[in-house]
Amino acid sequence: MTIKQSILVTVDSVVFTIIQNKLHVLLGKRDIAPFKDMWALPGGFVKDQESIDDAAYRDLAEETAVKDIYLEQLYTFGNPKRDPRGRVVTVAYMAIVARENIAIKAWAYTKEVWFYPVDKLPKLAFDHKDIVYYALKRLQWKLEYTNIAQYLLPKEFPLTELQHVYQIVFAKKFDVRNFRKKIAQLGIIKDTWKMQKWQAYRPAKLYTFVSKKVEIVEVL
Amino acid sequence: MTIKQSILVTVDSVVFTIIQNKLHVLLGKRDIAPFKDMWALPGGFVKDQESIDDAAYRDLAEETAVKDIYLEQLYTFGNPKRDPRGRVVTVAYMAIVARENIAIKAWAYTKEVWFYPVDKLPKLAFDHKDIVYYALKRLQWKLEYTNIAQYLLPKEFPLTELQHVYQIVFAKKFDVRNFRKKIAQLGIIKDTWKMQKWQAYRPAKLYTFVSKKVEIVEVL
DNA sequence: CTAATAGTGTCTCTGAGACACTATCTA
DNA sequence: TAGATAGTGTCTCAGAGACACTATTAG
Repeated sequence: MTIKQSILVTVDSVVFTIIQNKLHVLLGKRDIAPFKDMWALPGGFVKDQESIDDAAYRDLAEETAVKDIYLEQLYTFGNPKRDPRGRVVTVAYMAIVARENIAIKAWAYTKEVWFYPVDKLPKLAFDHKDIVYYALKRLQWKLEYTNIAQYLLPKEFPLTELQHVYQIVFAKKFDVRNFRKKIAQLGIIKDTWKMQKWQAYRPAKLYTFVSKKVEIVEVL
Repeated sequence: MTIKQSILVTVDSVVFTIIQNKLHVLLGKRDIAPFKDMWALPGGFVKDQESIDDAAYRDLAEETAVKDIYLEQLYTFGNPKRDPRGRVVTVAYMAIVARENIAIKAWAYTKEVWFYPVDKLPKLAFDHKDIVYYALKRLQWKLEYTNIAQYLLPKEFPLTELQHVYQIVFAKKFDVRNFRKKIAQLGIIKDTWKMQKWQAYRPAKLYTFVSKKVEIVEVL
């Protein structure tokens, strides 16, 4: 091909998890220019031979020790001025993972890596603030219409925990009875016949998701 | 930057319109390799200085004479083997336009340009079949949840026409009374107090959309 | 008055949401 | 038995969907 084009392609991921009943996003502090010392989403350049999805997975695997993560492409941001170094188009991803399934490694271009509460993010590099906002909307949509909440929970969990997930992501409360009624009739989770054991109060039944595959189901 | 990367970025658009009560997609026959003589979506390379959205608009404007078109980014396809010439990532767009607002020009890399019915597409180049499928899903979703149908209709139209649009896109019939009831209570269209004139039967009232802005509204 | 399409109302059933008490466990 | 959380049922109201006839025009 004789096309002249100077565009670089990166991936950036908005990794959501729940810590202490708050929704958090994974960020790293940049230790090189541009935006040195500012916080940014984990990401990196796509390699010539790998698919974009693979690049997103690889990048997260380089920066964290992670398993059972859900990853989906969000949107491609391609404003010519979004990177002061030159033309960089970024394919943004949204990722969802249970806190217990991710550990932070050292990160190539940054010193510090941290989960930040979404409602108290620091100032972000590039257009990453827009990307996080976009990702949050998608996360809410996915919780509303699919069984994806399982990626924010351990395999077996009490119903109360599931409700907490919804309340945290949507930042509002749901009625206990209506919530349980709705979930039950959807048939997306099933009883494990196990119980919580250690509490100083009535132990809850444990449930598990019927299908690990992400399916369209109207939850709320 | 010292990054070595050999990835080219293109845009491809799935342009929908309705012709003779059928949903059609704009295609062009390629007159250069690869996939010479096969049909493909209109598209082209993104220029270094323009945003991706701009590239999609420009490309359509080069290939057609068009006004009042709706364009939205769909998904980015980046399988390393999707283009036999080398690594090409394409940002796919979905476009919606009323037949009267688009005319076909000569097309740079192809001889023939044509609208094809979505249910009778020829074999397509690259992964364009996947892209059309994805775009169709998005089109249906948008009709279901927004007032976007206006882009498939003239400014003033009878309610029957609006219903036809829905029936064509979803390939199923809706009850006349329920459909009109639903649309009326949504308040997305208003009476123009004009009437059709030329028919050999009872003339219909003409309506128009209240807001040109695409808004989230549960239509179906 | 015929042909052709526009336009209109009611009933049933399902599902969403509001709402308060009892059950079970530990210490 | 006190403290803490788990778990459960009913009523009301709104909206979806099924369904058939009358209205208006041109020729």
